Amino acid sequence: MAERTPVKGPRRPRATASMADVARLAGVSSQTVSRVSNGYAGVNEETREQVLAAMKELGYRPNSAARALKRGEFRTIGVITFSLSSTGNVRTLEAIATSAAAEGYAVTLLPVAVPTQDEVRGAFSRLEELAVDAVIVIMEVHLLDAATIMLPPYVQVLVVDSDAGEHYTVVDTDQAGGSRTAVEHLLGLGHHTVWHLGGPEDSFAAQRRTDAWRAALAEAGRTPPPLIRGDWSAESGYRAGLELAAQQDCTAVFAANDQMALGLLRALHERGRRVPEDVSVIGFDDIPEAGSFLPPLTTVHQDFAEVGRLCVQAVLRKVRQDDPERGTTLVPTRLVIRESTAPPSSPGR
Amino acid sequence: MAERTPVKGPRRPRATASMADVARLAGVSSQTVSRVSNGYAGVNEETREQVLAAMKELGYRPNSAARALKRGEFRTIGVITFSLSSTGNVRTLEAIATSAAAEGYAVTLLPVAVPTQDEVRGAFSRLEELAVDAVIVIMEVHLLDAATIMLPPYVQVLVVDSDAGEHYTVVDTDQAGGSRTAVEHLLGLGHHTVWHLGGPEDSFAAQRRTDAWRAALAEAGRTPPPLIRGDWSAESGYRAGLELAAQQDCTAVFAANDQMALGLLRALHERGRRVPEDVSVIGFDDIPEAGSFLPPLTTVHQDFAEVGRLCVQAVLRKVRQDDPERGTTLVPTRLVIRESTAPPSSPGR
DNA sequence: ACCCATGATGTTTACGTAAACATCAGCCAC
DNA sequence: GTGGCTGATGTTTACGTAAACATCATGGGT
Repeated sequence: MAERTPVKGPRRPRATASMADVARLAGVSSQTVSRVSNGYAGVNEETREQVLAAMKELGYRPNSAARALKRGEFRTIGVITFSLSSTGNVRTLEAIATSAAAEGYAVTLLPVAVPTQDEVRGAFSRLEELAVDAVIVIMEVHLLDAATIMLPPYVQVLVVDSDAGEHYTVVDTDQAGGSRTAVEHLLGLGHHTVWHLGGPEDSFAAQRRTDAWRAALAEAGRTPPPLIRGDWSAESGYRAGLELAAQQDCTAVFAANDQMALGLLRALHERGRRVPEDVSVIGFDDIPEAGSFLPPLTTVHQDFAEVGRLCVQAVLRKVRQDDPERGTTLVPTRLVIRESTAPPSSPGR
Repeated sequence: MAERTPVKGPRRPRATASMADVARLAGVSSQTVSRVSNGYAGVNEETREQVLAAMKELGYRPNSAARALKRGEFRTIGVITFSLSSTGNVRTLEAIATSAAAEGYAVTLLPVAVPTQDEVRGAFSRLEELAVDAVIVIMEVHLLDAATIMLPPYVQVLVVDSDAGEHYTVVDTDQAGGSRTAVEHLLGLGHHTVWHLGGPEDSFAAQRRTDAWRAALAEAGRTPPPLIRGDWSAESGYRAGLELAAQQDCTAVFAANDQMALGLLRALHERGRRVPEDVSVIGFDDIPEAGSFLPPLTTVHQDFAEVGRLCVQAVLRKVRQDDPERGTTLVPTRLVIRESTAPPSSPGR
């Protein structure tokens, strides 16, 4: 009778060849296999070929767990994000993954469903057991401090979208510069002042865009109109737009992101205020769809790819050289002028 | 003189306590620490507390590499995506990550920059060395076959957006059902026929939406107008829209995604064709912004969260039970009726 | 002819964990 | 009281890799 395999036995054996198997087949020691596998010099060409042949025949793949254990590093970066709802986060994540791959690092995703203290703490505590050498946090960090305490000390942390430059290394888009550009563009067209449709209070990015808007107006000697707040969504932009449409003296609006600008455009259209003839609208992000809005949206272009690239560079510098550097790196923006901005029909001042 | 630390020594020692350290401090064997760490019963309450105290004092964290090596599994799922450009892929990915986390699995991201055979092959070969138990592929799979051959045999593969049901397990949105619903909605409003703005040729999702559109028209005894193709982008929708605006007999368009619908709306607006009075437009996906288009877009809602959840469930079933099942699971869609569709002003037929 | 540097390869060991097996005290049944 | 059973804990071992060290030819220099 044939030997039967256990029905509910523990785990079926990995059908994977190990170095020892390869070594046996090739008639060499497992150390020589290791040398070939890692591309060390000092292996006879003939021997190397034999080993390679044996690897191929057995379908040998190095076991990354054993490697990580031996090397003491995982070649993996963990990324914590508060959902992937915003285009910006996603594009940054994508750039991080791509850059990391180019450096031979993998990226492990740690989604935090709800941005509560508990949830963030939970993500970090899952992280503790996780196979990562470093962590990049893409989210507002005011919930972060309590959580990071729980991180193993060797894990490097890097943050996007934060004012935590003193405590962490931060890479981010130059929110202030971008906002200033937006405001100055509108003022330069002759608008008397610029209204602002801001993002949610708990976002540092939103906060900085709002601050810069105020500062740019103040510098030009204009009085900032009352701040209107949305939550990044197009829907909230629509609601805000209904308010703004009622303001007859409003000729220029700077929306803190493109989605809200989209909702804004819809509200203005519904209320019969033409863009850009009656009201100029400018956005932030330059999402791919922005050029297809009605009308095509003038907006501040963010270089997410660059942000992601810098994140990986910085965090790997930390991992590899134990670089203790703190501080903030800003990535410049670029104004993309389309058709939603124009001089006011009755110039201000 | 103080002993100096090596300057360019190999890697600085992990400042992490091991089980042995904890065991020493607690005055027990490391096996007992292991038992406590893994929550086994059969440890004296008093002993357990001592061990826990020692763990806390030393800041002990289990080493996941050693664990993975011992257990023979990584508790990690790899996800291969062809960029994160499309909303659908991103939302699916997010749901996968969330579901996986709930099951105690991590998700490792494997972006493929360009969908060439070489790139895909490259991603898979990186994957070979990677610490994953299973792989979920979110991309068109006609490039897949050659690549999967290189996968270690124990890695389970699951595919989204594919017609590869015979070879792989597939989870996907019911593209055909959704498209049929869209077409029937428009026909039901009284439109004589429905034009279609399809996605790129190399996308199976696009292909299926197009096929279902044709089938639904055929079933209703209508002749399908010539197919117009875009590439998913709003810009391509705009270009297609300019063409369609010239077709005076076109009163209803089914766009294969919301972004193209957005561009379409802009083109129709520019050419003075009112939506929905002159032309009804329906999209696919129900992206968050769809309700803020001009006019708000009627569209086919996809349940990405459910797709992601099912992916994780299915792939874990394979991992845990070696479930060899093949075949396709379809997730139903839901029609969201907004303002971009209405009966034709001069009813057809 | 001899020494030693050099290159090629083999042997030992350790990484941290957890399964398998071993030990040992206490206790109940007869 | 003795045998065996149970529960609590310790000891051994193996997972696959790669650094450190050991071995052993070969060959050039003197």
